[in-house]
Amino acid sequence: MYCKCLLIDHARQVFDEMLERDLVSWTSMISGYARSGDIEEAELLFGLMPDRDVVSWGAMMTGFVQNGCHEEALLLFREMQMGGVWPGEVAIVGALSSCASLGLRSLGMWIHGFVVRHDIELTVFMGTALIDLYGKCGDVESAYKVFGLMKERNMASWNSMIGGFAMNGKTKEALRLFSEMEKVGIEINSVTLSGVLSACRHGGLVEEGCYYFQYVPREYEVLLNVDHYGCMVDLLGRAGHVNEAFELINHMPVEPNEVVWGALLGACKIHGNLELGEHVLKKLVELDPQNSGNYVLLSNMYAMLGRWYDVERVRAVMRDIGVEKPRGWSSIEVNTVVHEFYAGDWSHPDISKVYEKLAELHGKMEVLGYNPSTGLLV
DNA sequence: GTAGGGTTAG
Repeated sequence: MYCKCLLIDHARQVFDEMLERDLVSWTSMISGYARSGDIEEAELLFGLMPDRDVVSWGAMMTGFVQNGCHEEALLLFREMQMGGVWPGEVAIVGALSSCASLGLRSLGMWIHGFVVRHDIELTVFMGTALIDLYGKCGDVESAYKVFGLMKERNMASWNSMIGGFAMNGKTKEALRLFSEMEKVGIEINSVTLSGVLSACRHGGLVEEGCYYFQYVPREYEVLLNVDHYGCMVDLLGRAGHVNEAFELINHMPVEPNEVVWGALLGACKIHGNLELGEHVLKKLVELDPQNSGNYVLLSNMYAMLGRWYDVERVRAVMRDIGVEKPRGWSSIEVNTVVHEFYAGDWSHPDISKVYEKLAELHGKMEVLGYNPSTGLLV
């Protein structure tokens, strides 16, 4: 990143000293800033450039999309439309990608209609963007229709289709498509594996998930990343293999992130594993000290175990670090009530009684729910 | 002879 910034600064120097700046140099700068994450500077230059063509509009669109500025991307697309600028394929692909990210199925469908009305060829990029759009918007039938219509498909098209099936609960279809991908001889990468594991997770297929988790990296030289591990931890944990999930984290070659620990925490909640839950929450607090939610959960857990000294300790840490409490009624506040209510009583409180008392005090329970089978406040 | 823009996981 640091290196990238130096390079773009140097390019800017050269650009500023140039006597003749043509479309290509303007567009290169815009794209360079966008790629280095400085979307404001990219936008500024786009506003300043004297002429624009289909490539510079496309570069600006892509810049917005790749920096997660989807509303801005769609506004730019609208601007093109209003200004009578013919959208090139790149701008269309960008607009579709933004629709997918925002879940705007109808706008995406309008753009699809535009493509069809104007006989614009369904290229690999456009087809893939449409598959992604329909998949993310829950219309997996349309996604598969587009997949079938494409004359040419690449790895991304197959990956999008597998991902679309996976996220819509079509586990078998996702796995079938993966086998077909293997049979046809399309290259398989880490995104493919993410789709396959996500399908297994959605369908609760523990054995199959474990199989692909081992088979795909061995067979195709795919490197396992933290997302793959997160998926497996979730899959194992939900199915009740909480200790196996923990073991997997302990043997990760990469540092587990908050997604991985979060998946294990979810499993601890579902299966009532308090000891491990405490350990996981400590890790989460370490990883993300500003996230109040983790403190709240940790405090909750201590409160449930009657460890009031620890409840107080967590609150003190929150005060010291200056963690902002979420708006409204936090579980920390609830715990204060619990604490006061049970002050001096060192026996484990009957949590359902506490729940009743709180409901009485506050009229309603906004934040907490009580799961009698695990004894957890959620 | 040509230059600058692209889709997929989470």
